[in-house]
Amino acid sequence: MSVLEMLNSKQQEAAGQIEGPVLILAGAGSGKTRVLTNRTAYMIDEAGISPWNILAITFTNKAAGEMRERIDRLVGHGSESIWVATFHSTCVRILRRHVDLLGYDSNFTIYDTDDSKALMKDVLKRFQVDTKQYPEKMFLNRISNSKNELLTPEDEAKEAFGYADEQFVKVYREYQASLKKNNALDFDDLIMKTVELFTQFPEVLENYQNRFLYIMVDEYQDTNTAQFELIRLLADKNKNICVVGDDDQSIYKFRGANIRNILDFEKVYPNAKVIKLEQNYRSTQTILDAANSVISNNTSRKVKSLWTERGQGEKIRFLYTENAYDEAELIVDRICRDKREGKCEYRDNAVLYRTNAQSRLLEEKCIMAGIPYAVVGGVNFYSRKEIKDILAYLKTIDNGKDDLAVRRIINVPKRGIGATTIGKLADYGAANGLGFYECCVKAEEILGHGKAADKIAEFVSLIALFKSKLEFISLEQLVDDILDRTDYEEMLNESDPDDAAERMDNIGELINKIVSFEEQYDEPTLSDFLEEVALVSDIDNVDENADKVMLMTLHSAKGLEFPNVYLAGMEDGLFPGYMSICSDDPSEIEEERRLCYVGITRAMNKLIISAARSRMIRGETQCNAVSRFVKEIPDELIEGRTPGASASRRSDGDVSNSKQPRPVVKPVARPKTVAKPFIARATAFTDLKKGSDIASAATPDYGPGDRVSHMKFGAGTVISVEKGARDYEVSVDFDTAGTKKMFAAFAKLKKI
DNA sequence: TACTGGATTATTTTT
DNA sequence: TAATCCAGTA
Repeated sequence: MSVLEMLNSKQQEAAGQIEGPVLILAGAGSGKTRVLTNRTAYMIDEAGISPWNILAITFTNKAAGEMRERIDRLVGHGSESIWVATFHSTCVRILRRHVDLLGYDSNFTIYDTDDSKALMKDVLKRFQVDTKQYPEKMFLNRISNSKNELLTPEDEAKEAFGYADEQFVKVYREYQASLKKNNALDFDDLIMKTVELFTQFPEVLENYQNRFLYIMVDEYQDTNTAQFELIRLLADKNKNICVVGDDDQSIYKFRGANIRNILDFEKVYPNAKVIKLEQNYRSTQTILDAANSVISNNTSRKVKSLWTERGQGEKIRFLYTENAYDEAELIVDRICRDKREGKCEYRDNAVLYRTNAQSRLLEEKCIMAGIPYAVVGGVNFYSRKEIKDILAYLKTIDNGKDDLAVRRIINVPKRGIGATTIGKLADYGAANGLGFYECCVKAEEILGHGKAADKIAEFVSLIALFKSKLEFISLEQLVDDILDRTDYEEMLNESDPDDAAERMDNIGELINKIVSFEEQYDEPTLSDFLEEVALVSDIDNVDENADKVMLMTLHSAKGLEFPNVYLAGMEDGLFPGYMSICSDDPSEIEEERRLCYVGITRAMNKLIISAARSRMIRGETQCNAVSRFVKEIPDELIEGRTPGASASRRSDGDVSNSKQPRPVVKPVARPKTVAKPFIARATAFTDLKKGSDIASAATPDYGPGDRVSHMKFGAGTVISVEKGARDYEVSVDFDTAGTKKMFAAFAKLKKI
């Protein structure tokens, strides 16, 4: 049987068209992954195309993994040589081979958002920019936008107008220079540098064009300009490009996604074959009608209308409660009831919300009701402090070239190495073109004899010890060793006993990942592990099989489906968000509406929409109107929408909440951040005022055994006086207050 | 050098 | 509310 026979006629058309440009407009739940996988199988098994010539690009590792698995099942052999990967890992693979052409070392590190932030902080400090007024986030956002649009600092310089723009260009340039010095690329660089590579070295591009004869891109509506260009270049020679997406599910504009990529596909490829998949295999007709009706309020979209053979199904249920506590309780109660009545398993339920902060109440109520749940997203696993610490150790051991990693752990757990010492080493490194770790190695030369240099030397030998062991022990043992020798657990216990256990659990989870990584590969190296880890996200790790209620944001829910979906917090100001309501750009509301469409279409059988009359947002209680999106659902599809919650339906069926007390959308005059001129005294480096500091640490006139008095602790006996990096550290055994350690300059001890 | 508390400030985030 | 950041203090 042909793999095409498993598809409906539209799907067949899409899967069977393998030559030339193809745009598949795949509505939610229309089986696009099925089309992509069967298409690939068809290419290999029936059209005789070599798997080696196929490239399939997705956005998440999870999607890539699923796709490969499904292709494997369809194709007997050879599927392993298909290149199925995310945009970012595709680019990493290419860059590892050719990045030297761009002046980077092939073992570059990948900076995540936190790393970028830390780096930006450094840059801004050097330029003496007031981060209160111009937070690093603002620069990073703007740089990210530039990179997504493939604009280099030089391109931006040409466009720059006015002081603020010039400052931005300066910061952008310096940020790039710092990245390069650290031999690091941030996420956006991965794409942009690959495009740069391809444009500057056509022979490299051609090499890949000859390999990737057939290209497929999933979630095409979420591509940004850089990704679009990457694909365009790769497909330029053969034009066998098939993109799949749904413009109605474009919800990442704020991250640079350009909805025009999908809307204008036919302009870029005039002979493109366009196929719409509108038959939905997921939801009931009621749910689809609601989704259709909400999304039809958007202009500029490719008109689609989802339909199903599944039948009408249940009406959508609207729940309106007094406050957010009641809302959470009501949702949890309903899930409990359904489960008790045997109507569902926990895993059949998902609660979706607009902001991560909303998960808290739901979690609390779940705990109270004793039902298992999993929160997806929020703080990314790999951005937890303890995980970052361990990874920083691993990065330092791996190559020590990542200054940020070294600086992160040089005093974690505390080893008495302070900001002054670190600053001196970093300054020396900057002045002499050395990496931070190299400076640590020659600390004594830089700092001179003393306690500070000794402490650094201790740290360096610790790292050296780990390095020397690296080739003899497994990564798992290495992490155990790190934990052991640094007394990491002890540090956690001391700093916060309450959550130490949870943090250790997380580290345990990291070790699990290491173990499974080591099992997966024949020769697992530390570098490979660090690379893999740099490119995974939270959603990649959701386990659908665990019997848990899923709590997540609407964004995280894209691509997933659940029998019962709860859309919580459907209030104007929360969803659509306050920012988009106030914006004078109507496309912002449209993006929120698409998000709503995504939410609705996650539901297979039952959709429950809820709102609260008042809720606490950022520490103050707000009363907001029911979301305008709820009102866009026709009456006949929804029940319980009249205000007054559980009361029976009102005669007029009006949705506009006449009873509601002041639908206050907070009239806070939060001024839009408009580019303002900078106030920066922009001299690159502050002069180092070394002399004065040392003078302040005068030798105390007391020594061990002397009696001294302290203004607060009274009389005591000096135990020891030690010279620190900056000041003398004095231990005193006070008669009444016990033993205290303090600094001579602060303690103002008087000899008696 | 290290800790604390007071001020500050908040969407969404596939990599 | 809650998390994070920095200045002041010992």
